[in-house]
Amino acid sequence: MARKSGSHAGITGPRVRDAAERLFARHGYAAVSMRQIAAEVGVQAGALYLYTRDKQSLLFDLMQSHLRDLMQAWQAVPEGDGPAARLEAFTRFHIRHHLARPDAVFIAYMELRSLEPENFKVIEALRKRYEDVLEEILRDGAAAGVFTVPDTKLATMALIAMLTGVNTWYRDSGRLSRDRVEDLYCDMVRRAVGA
Amino acid sequence: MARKSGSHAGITGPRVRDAAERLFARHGYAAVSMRQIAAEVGVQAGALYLYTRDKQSLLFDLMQSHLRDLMQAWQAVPEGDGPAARLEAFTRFHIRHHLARPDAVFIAYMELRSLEPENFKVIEALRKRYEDVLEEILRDGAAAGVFTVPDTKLATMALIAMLTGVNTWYRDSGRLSRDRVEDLYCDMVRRAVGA
DNA sequence: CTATGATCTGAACGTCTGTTCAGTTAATCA
DNA sequence: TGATTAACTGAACAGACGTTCAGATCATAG
Repeated sequence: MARKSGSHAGITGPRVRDAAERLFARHGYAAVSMRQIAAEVGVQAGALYLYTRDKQSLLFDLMQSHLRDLMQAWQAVPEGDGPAARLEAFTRFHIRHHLARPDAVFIAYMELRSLEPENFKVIEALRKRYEDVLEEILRDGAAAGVFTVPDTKLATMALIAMLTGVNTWYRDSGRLSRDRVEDLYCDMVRRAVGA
Repeated sequence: MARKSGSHAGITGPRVRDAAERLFARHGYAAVSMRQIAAEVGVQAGALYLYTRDKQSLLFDLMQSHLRDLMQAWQAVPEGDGPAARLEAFTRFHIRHHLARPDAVFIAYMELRSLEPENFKVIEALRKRYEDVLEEILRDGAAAGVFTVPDTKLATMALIAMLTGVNTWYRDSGRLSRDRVEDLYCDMVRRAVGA
């Protein structure tokens, strides 16, 4: 059979990643077959193996690059002045970044159990590093007497869960704009830490 | 082949549900086969069909009875006096109930996408009813001037996400007791709504 | 002691799975 | 023009999937 068009421009690799991300997020890793991903790209299943070693690597690479992007993007955010400003910056960054990449976020949170043990360790460590960012802000704020957090670790987990939850309900077609959502979460976070 | 013991006491049904709940929570619905569930129960795969119509019904029944239990258990909680007391009662109830049934909770939140459309509608409606409980408490509190919540719906989603998140990190072997966790979350929730 | 009915086995079904690979196609380079 | 190489197909592999069912097994009732 002839190919549809003559373009051999080499954009198939990214298209495989995009299709996998979309399908994994929608249906779950285990429920998506390599043939479904291939069909989404417009290619036969065998061709996928030019771009990935196997299905597991596809998942792992998606999660790893998502978490690396997340850390890198955070480090590009100008450091705030004092714990309160840094907490607000983190809150806004987290919501903005998560709303912009809902599929990648969904996968990173839901498909940990689909990772083989070795891969799991890598991803878990990256996740931990991101949570440490918030924990450090809270610890500094508590030490400075700016925040009231009886337990820093618990507060970290509680706030991360609250913020990440925005992805479960926010829709662009909804009632609130992204900026408004950011503002409202900032209010709640500030009050939750007693600042 | 002979059976292991002569007991025909009829406890296989519940054991199928338990095994399915455990395995679905651990590996995900799509990743678990009927043969794995059967092996966990100590039976051949065909025997499962004496207790469930098919795999999908197994998932649906687990989710439905979990959510029904949740609503029923909440209705058994004595109604608090005023919005602040009701919010504390809800917070404590939610955490206690969720920590007691981590597998069922995990499934109810993670496997919505594994439900066929018709089943999804039913489960989604039950979930909505539970969220409405919290939303009503917040609305009443805001109306009475006891809470400061600029947006009731957003606050509902934010608090539910925060509270449910406890299941992702809490371990019995950990640093904090369940009661202590309850207390700390209550503090954060109270402050988050400005009470 | 036989009959009944519930419980379960073991094999079978058609289909789908991830992955490999020899061969085809088309663009690129000398 | 001919050789090279990257991109891709289509078929094949062995095994797993959900589900069905005739027949075996066994506690109990009559």
